[in-house]
Amino acid sequence: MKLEKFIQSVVDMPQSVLQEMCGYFKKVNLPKGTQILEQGQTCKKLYFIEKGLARSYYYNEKGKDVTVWFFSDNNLMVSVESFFQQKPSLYQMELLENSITYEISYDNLQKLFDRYHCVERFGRRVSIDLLTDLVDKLNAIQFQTAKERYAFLIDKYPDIAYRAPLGHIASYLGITQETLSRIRSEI
Amino acid sequence: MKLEKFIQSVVDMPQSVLQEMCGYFKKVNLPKGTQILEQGQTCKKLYFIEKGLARSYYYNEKGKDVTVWFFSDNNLMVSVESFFQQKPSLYQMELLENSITYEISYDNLQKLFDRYHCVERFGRRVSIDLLTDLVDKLNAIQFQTAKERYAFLIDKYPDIAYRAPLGHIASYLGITQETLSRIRSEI
DNA sequence: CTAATTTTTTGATATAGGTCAAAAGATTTA
DNA sequence: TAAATCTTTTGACCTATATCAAAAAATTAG
Repeated sequence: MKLEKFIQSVVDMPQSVLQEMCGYFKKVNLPKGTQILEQGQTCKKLYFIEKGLARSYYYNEKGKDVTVWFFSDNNLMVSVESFFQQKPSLYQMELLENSITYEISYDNLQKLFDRYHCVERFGRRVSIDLLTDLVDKLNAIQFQTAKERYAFLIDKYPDIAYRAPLGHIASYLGITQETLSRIRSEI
Repeated sequence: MKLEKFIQSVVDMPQSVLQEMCGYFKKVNLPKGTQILEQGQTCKKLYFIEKGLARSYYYNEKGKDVTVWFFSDNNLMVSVESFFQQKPSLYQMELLENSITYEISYDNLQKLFDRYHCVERFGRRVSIDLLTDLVDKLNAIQFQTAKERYAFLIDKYPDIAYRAPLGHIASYLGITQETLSRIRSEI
C-alpha cells in the first residue's frame, strides 16, 4: 500500500503504530471537479493522494482565479494553516482528475499526535519538507523571468507541467496564460 | 526570560522540561555584521533572537545579493532545510544589528526531540507557523505590484520596514532598490 | 454527432518596473 | 574631521510581460 510506504519514507515507526495510523485513513475515490474545500471553511481532513491531481486556489481582489499549489500522486493534500490551526481557509481546493485518495480527520490525527511521539515527528518532518518546497518555489518566482519559472516547473514537477491546464499553471507561476502559451510555442 | 515565554506561547509543557530545554540554550551577544552561516556550510545551530535583526540571503547567477528572509526580536533564526535535514545550506545568514541571541546545537535539540514528545510538538508547531508566514509572503509577491508588496511588508513586518537597509528590503520583495526608493518617496 | 462551453493561441498595444549611470547623502574608518 | 566606503536617490531609456480582443482548438454535454 502506497500510504504505508509514504509514511515509512518520512519516519521510521513501529509496525503496530503504522498499522493503527493507516487504519484511521479511509480510502475514497473522488471524481474530477470535486470541491474538497471552500474558501472560509475550516479544513477538517487531510488527504493522501495515491493517484490523482488537485490544486488549491483563491480569487484575488480583481476576481482572478489564482492557483497556489498543486498536489499529485504519493503526496499529502491539505490546506496547511487551516487544518493545523483549525481556522477558516483562505483557499479552496479542487480535484483536477479522478483521484484515489485516503483521508483522515483532524480529530483522529490529533489523537495520533497525542498518543505517539513518532507520529508527532512525522508531522514535523512533513511540515519541514513542505517548507523546503515552498522556499524553492518562492526563490524561483522572486527573481526569475517567465521562461525560467516555467523551466523550474518542468524540472521540479514535470508531471504537473503536462497534466494541469495551462491557465492554472500560469497563475501558479505568477504569469498570465497568454505569456505561458507563447513560451510553450517557442519550445 | 523571553525565550521561556516564546516556547510556552507555542506549546504548553511541564515546567521541568521547559527548564531543561532552556538550559540547553546558551546566551550569546553577537555584533552587527557577524556571519552566522556561509553558503555550502551545514547549519549546526538554531538561534532565538531576544533583541536584534538578521537576514538570510544568497548570490544569484548574476551575482546579485538576494535577501530571502528577515529574523527579528522574539523569533527563531535558522536555515530551516539545512538545519533540520543537516545538509549544506543554499543561503548565508548575517546579523544586521548587534543582537542578543540564545543558541542551541542540532545535537542537543535532537536529544530533546527524542526525549520529549512535547518538544517534538514544539518543533512541529514552529514549522507550521513558519510555513504559514511563507505562504503569505509567496502570495504577496506572486500577484502584487511593487507598491502593494511594500504595503504588505509595512503591514506585516513594520519593524523590518524601517530597521533594514533599503536594498535588502527591495530584494526581499523581489523588486529593485531604485523602484523601492521611488515608492518610498511617493509616500 | 452537433452545439455549447471551455481552453489555448495569436495579434496589437500599453506600461510597470528593470537597467545603467551618476549625483547626493550617510556611515564608517583612520 | 577628512577620506573612504557604502547606501539611497534621481533621471533617461528600454524591455518583458500585462492587457484587451478575437480566432482557433479542444473538451463536454445534450
